Amino acid sequence: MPELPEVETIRLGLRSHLEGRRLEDLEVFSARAVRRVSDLADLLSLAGRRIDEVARRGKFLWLVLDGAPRALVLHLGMSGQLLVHAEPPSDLPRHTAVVLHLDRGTVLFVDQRTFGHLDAVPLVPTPDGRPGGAGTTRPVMPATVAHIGRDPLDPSLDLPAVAGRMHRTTSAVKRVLLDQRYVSGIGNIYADETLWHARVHPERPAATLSVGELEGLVRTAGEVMAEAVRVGGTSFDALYVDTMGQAGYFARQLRAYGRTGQPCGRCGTLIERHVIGGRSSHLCPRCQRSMRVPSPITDN
DNA sequence: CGGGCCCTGGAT
DNA sequence: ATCCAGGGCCCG
Repeated sequence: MPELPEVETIRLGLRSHLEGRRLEDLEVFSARAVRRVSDLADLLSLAGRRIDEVARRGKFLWLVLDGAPRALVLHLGMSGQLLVHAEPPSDLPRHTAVVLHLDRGTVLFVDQRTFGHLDAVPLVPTPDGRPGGAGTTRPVMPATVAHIGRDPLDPSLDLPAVAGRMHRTTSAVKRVLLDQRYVSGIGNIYADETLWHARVHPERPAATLSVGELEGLVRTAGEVMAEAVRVGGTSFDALYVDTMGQAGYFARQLRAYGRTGQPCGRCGTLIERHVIGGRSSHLCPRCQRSMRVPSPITDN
């Protein structure tokens, strides 16, 4: 469920509670949550290390541990939560998958739909020698994150190069925005929001947009997601909450996602829901009829 | 490349 | 009973 703004909100919460703390112990309750770990011993061997950094690229989080060759990678999937408690709770919430015991405090990984996971992953160099993501100064990233691109909020993102690669695919532009290999962090909500702001139809082949237009689209995605981070992400039910269990406020600023049948904020035409590639897309059939050059988020 | 699948639970 | 949900991977 969480996209970049929700994961970033969680990262900021984790950072304030975890950096400098020691990971005393891990308790694993769900085999699925660690299914990618080739050796459970690798994960358990992280116990005892100090947490130096809480890093993120796209929707992936990782903890950089003092002197450890592996990072603790966390992905929340569709429904994962990371909840920080001062003391271990006397009874664990339903779907608690993993508990991290710190020298001060406890982190619960709770995951109803079990698409999330934790993993102990070796750190590998970034090809461009720049920091691996938000929250780290080191030019490394977990090997399992290396296949995804930098995200729109990453100052090291090579925007012209990414837009150039997007321009070389005939796939629908929404699918390209969702493809984490180009630019990471965008999910179904923010893809729909980005396309609404840019007035681009989701099924338009990416190759029919110019490189400059695609750059504008990625910039727009960054603007929308930065604003969402500012207000703590999007919550429409209890599933997305920050590390303190609090909801975010971006739902009230959504212009397309989940607004089927409600008037477009620009032209009043009713927002439609289309099923594209098995997932729903929300769009204004008038504003997003054809191509218009991406406009700033302030254009409404 | 699109399509199906991995899950649980809430809404209709 | 059926559909839907914020992700990602693997398949053909």
